[in-house]
Amino acid sequence: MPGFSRQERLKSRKVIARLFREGHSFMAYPFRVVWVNPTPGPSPDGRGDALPGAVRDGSPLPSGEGPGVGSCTQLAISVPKRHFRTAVQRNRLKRRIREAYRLHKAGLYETLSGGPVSLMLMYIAKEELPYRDIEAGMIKMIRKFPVSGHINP
RNA sequence: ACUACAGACCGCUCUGUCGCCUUUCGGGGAGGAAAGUCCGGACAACACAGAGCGCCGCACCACCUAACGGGUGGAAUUCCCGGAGCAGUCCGGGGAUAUAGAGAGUGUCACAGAAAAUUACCGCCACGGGUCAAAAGCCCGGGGUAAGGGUGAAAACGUGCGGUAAGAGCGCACGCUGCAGCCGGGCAACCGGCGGCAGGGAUAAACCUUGCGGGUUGAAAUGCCACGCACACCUUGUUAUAUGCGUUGCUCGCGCAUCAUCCUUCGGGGUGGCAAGGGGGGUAGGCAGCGCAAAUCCUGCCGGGCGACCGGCGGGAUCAGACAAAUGACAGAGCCCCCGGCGCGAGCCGGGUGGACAGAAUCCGGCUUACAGGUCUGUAGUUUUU
RNA sequence: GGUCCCGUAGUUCAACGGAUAGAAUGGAGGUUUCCUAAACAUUAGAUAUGGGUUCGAUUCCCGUCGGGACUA
Repeated sequence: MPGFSRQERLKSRKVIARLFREGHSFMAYPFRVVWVNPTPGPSPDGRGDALPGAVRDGSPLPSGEGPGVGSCTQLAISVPKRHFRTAVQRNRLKRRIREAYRLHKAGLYETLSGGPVSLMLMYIAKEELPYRDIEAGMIKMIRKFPVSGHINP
């Protein structure tokens, strides 16, 4: 059942900040992909957190029931206001991207056999592309995802 | 029937497969503007001892409304169109108006012009002096004068007659404008009439004056829970006609708070506590507020009002509630529109990355702005038929 | 969500409500040079937009459009 529920959305401000600070990125038109391992490794300044992200807030995620790749892989979508002025355009693009991810995320899980990731898709095309192009870009992104890199960031 | 304008309204529909948010597990899930955030409220927190100054907003009148800078109706001014008339003007229709005050004061009015507010350059006029014996003319002087001149956006009521040395509302007639009075109409703004007085520009979307209104801050308000760090540091005050806080711009006034101990040369100083400020540190999660019945929405009948709207008796509906932010994606069919072809025509066939503007964020009432296509009503024009 | 501010040449800034909107720099072509640079003179180029007040608006007022700042 290819759904896209609330647990699969990247909402933590901390993780997003870490994504931009130490994440890896590559291009897969019309997307720029930024990704990082969600459980933080040894940080350069050596003050690594003892707690993983599971006990972050009052309502912990039910991640203990299975360490599957799909359970902790979270996605955030960004469409810049610079190119799309009205909220209707941005919402429509985000919905199309989300739909494409929902239908093709099984392929991503097969690629990510080593562990989950947190990733953000940034829409960088200047025009409003139809769903077919966005779907093609999504497939290209999953094919280009660096499999070996995410184990040892 | 078509076209144009104005006003009001609608704002594509259905099915299937995958999904999203919410839920009391039945169900429910964007708009006329959800937008801009331009006004006004509800609601919430704090304050409530006032006075003065300041600041902000509004500005013809009446009414509607919870309130408004909104709406309705009217008045005045002004513009446009049509008609009548020789003309002054009158009648009808439509539009615009931040429409209190420029007889309270201050400022500004470039260029041009003599002069831009008590104006004398040219001109006109009498008088005195000179030139001369005298007059005219010319020159000089101090005056009178706003009729004539050109300039300018704007030049000190208009026309005519009288009057005068020349002139001037100086006087008169008619007219225009303003002011106060009386009479009549109107709730009022205002209008009409009568006789009286006055005739010194524009600008208040320049300062300002007058009248009225405004306590301040706004859902990131506010209350609660959880997690986490650091009172460790600095400054000021702590016996008083002082300091701090509040009164939410300022001043006065008012209210509240100001503890203990040690030393002392009696001026004060030290220590702890407290209060305020600075700096630094931590967290940026959850719940309520948040759509629970209300200035609610739809509708039937009756009544009042020119109208905005209001009142009464009924019926029905209230079921979006996200928070890196749901309400979608794809496919098919229909509807409407555009283009091409066929047909006298109703219509048929084919094509169209044709179906706008645009996405709730506490909630309402307005305003403004954007908008494909369509519907209805009214006005004007053209054509056809009767 | 709320509060507030700003739009002038390509860029950075000027301009009591008053003539043809000024300066620096950048652009273009020219002189000079064997060629550049520098220097010299020349030239083009703008009040975000739509209304209103006024004799006259970059300036004052209102509405749009665009940009920015602050606010737990």
